[in-house]
Amino acid sequence: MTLSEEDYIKAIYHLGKGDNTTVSTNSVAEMVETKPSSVTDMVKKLSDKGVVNYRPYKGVNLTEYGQKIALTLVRKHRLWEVFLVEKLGFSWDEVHEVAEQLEHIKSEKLIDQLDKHLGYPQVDPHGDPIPSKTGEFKKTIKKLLIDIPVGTSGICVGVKDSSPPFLKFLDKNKIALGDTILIVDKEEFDGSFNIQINKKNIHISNQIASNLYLKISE
Amino acid sequence: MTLSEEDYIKAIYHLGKGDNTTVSTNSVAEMVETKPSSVTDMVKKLSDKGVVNYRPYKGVNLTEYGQKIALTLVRKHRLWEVFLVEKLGFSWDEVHEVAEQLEHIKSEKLIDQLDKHLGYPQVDPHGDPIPSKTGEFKKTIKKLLIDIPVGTSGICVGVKDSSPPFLKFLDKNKIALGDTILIVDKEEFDGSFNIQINKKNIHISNQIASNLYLKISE
DNA sequence: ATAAATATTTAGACAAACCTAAAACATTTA
DNA sequence: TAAATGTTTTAGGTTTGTCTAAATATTTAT
Repeated sequence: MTLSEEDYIKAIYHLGKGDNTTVSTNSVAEMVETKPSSVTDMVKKLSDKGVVNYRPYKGVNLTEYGQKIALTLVRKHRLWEVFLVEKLGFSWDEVHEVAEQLEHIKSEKLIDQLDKHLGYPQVDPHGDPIPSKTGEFKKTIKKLLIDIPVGTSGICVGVKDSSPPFLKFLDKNKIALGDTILIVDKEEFDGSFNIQINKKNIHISNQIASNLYLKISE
Repeated sequence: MTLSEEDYIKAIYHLGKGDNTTVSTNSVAEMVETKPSSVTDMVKKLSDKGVVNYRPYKGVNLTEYGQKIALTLVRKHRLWEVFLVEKLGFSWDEVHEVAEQLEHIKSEKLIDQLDKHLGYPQVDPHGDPIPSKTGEFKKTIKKLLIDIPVGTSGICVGVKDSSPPFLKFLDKNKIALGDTILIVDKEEFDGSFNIQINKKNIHISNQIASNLYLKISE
């Protein structure tokens, strides 16, 4: 697969949600930042190669084979993201662009060894799951902390309230996007929570818990 | 710079030895595995961009600007080689192909952080020097162990005698290509050496020392 | 149901990087 | 020093991935 082909495959994969829905020419064009006519060309080529199912005017989705390729790309992308954050000290929001380039490197051994070097991580710094070598992975969902049962853990991926006081609170308590948070327990009386973050336990109010989004495995 | 352009720049750099000698169209063609006519095309383009000096029928070499680009590519290539060997357990001879891809990744931060992560290495697994961010590096030379003064260290890069008994000896003593060897001292009496390799001292005969090539910094 | 709006495809062109074959130049050899 | 040989360039063509403009299909709204 060429670099371009891989970009189209990834776009069709992501637009097709988890369920490989058929997607429109226009949406693909927007995602790969090109014109619809270019998408038509490419999609025909990918169809000839057995990577996508394409019906003119009706849309495209991935074949089994195409899905396998997409999952390999996603796996590579997310492993590199973990590497950049954990080993090279990149922050949460700097990794995408570089991972976008690294995911195209071709070497099975490289990815296997990288996976091992990183300790076989299950999720990337955005809380998204990393497919295994054979393409399996757990789906994840985004939930407010308040709706997550005690005992589960997730990755902090966003806030509902983005007012300065709230952000300042998070900063003071060293809660940052990308952090892993474990729900230790919930106080029935006032709806407050004990959570563990960076190996430290802290106590947060119901109010705070209602404004923090975590990503958890289903 | 595109991927192709970078490949040509590297070829012109390597063919020009250390001293940026003018090189022939044919030699570049051979190095980048293409036809001479393609080289002419590309070299004209690079000349327009101020990367090379080109005189038809006379050859090409790099401009100051071109040399800077070449050194950055060499730096990236060699840092990635160190990474592959030290962190991912690749062997000496597996790294080139992958590094050839990785060297094209564009991100200054990535290279800076990688350099730091690796502990600012001076040489790659083949004993070749890694240019600093500003393009400086020490020249290295290949010498028989027997000709190297006591106290210096180098990287094992080859053998003069490649007969099975000799290779078996190296294997038994865990001397492999890519290993760093320090010349601890030399016995005047029989011309034998004490060397340190992988933090262990071993004793080798004059005979052995005459057949091992090391790369050392000048 | 049909016209208008929108989405998609086709046709024809372009740039990058390559190729082959032929012409131009340079070097060697006789 | 002229012919032979080898190297380099030119001319013209190909492929990949892109584009614009025009044509066609589909969807939406009246």
